[in-house]
Amino acid sequence: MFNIEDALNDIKRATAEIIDEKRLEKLLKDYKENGKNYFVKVGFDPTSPDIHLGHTVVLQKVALFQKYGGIVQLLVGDFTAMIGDPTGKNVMRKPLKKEDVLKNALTYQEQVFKILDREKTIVVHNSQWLNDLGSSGIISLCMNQTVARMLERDDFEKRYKSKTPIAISEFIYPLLQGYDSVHLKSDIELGGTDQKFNLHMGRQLQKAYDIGKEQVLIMMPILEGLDGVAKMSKSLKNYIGVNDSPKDMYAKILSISDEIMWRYYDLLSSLSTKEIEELKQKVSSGNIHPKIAKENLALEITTRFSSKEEARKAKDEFDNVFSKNAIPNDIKTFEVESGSWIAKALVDIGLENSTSQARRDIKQGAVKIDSQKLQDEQLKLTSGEYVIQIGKRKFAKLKVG
RNA sequence: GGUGAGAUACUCAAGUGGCCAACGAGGGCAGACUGUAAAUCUGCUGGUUUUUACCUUCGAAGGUUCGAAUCCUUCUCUCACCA
Repeated sequence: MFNIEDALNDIKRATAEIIDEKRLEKLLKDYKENGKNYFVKVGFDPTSPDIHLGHTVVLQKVALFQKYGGIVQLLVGDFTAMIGDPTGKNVMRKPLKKEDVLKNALTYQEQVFKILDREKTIVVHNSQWLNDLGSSGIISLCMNQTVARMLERDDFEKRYKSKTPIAISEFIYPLLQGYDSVHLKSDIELGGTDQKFNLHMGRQLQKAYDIGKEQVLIMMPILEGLDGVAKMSKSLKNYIGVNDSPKDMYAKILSISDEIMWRYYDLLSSLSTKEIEELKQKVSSGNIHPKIAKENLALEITTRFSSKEEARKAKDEFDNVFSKNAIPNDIKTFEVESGSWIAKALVDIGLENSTSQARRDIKQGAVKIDSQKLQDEQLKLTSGEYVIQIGKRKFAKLKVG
């Protein structure tokens, strides 16, 4: 059996905020002593089909609860997605089509179960009960909150002050999300810090509807991207997608800075807090090279989203290419005509964007043919097979014939 | 609705008739050094094999001029103050 104190430490690690720690402790105790399970709710809006590591921070924490008696309620917001959560964006969001929402939801689940234990998870769709709520149900739900309270929400306040339109339906969104917690009788709900307002709503509504419990709220911070500064996001291109190839994923993780590595450990690793502390100490005392620590992290995460063998393979490949300066095994082959101008050929096979760029790279010595630096930017290719390399990571095999 | 300010490359931001493919900073890419870390130094950062040249670009469309990012006209959008 587990030790409550250790469990609490692991749960609290890297959280941004926990509301009602006392109840949290009680839930754990109740499980340990009486084997009583409890519900952990995590919701997602199936608005975009694929997720990156930033999204998995919350899931990682949710998965931890499954070790300690938590039954996860994986809530697919198929109903609420059609309204659109106003979070972050200062414009009214376009509602999504039903088919897209369902399709996205399926993709999500596939990815989510790489982290969560399927046996201890219940998947629910909120259209199941929200569809039946009806007008009177919605109105009585609305009676629980005031406009002033709604405007406390940072995002709404800003928009109201700046006179950016707020649709009434957007007010309803948090209410519905909160109502989900009433219906599901959740004991704990997790979400990002940006969900603070919505999470609170669930707690308040549970009280208002008198279901006999108020959920514990756990908010997780937003994960920084590869640059270590801005939050991980697709549009900034600093993300690691859970569907990235093992090779890419491994390489991307290894490229993060040493500092941010610990952040990733805290937020993404399945290691216990104790183990991470030990590792930190060994690194700072010089017993373990920081690169080894980073390799282990990269292996752990890559394994999670593919398999042990594939992660291993990614590492070997990486070591080969970058530590020993070898050529990767699985590079693509392209065919070009004999006599082609090198710069043009590089553009044709997609290694460069323009011949101007290719010429610049050649001039700077970034282009290698068969591991030899290319000097002559006017080079015409003669028949044969060559391995072309640009910079450290772009490779191609060229068949000239 | 009224008045004023503005729109320049990935972002910020100089440039107010020719020296402008457009200063500078950030970011990005590449080279050296390394652990594809950080820090540092260096180069590049519109396109085209006419490469000390040519072509396209400074919100959009017209115009003035030998010549326009720069001047004029109209339009579109953004911001600030007032109502």
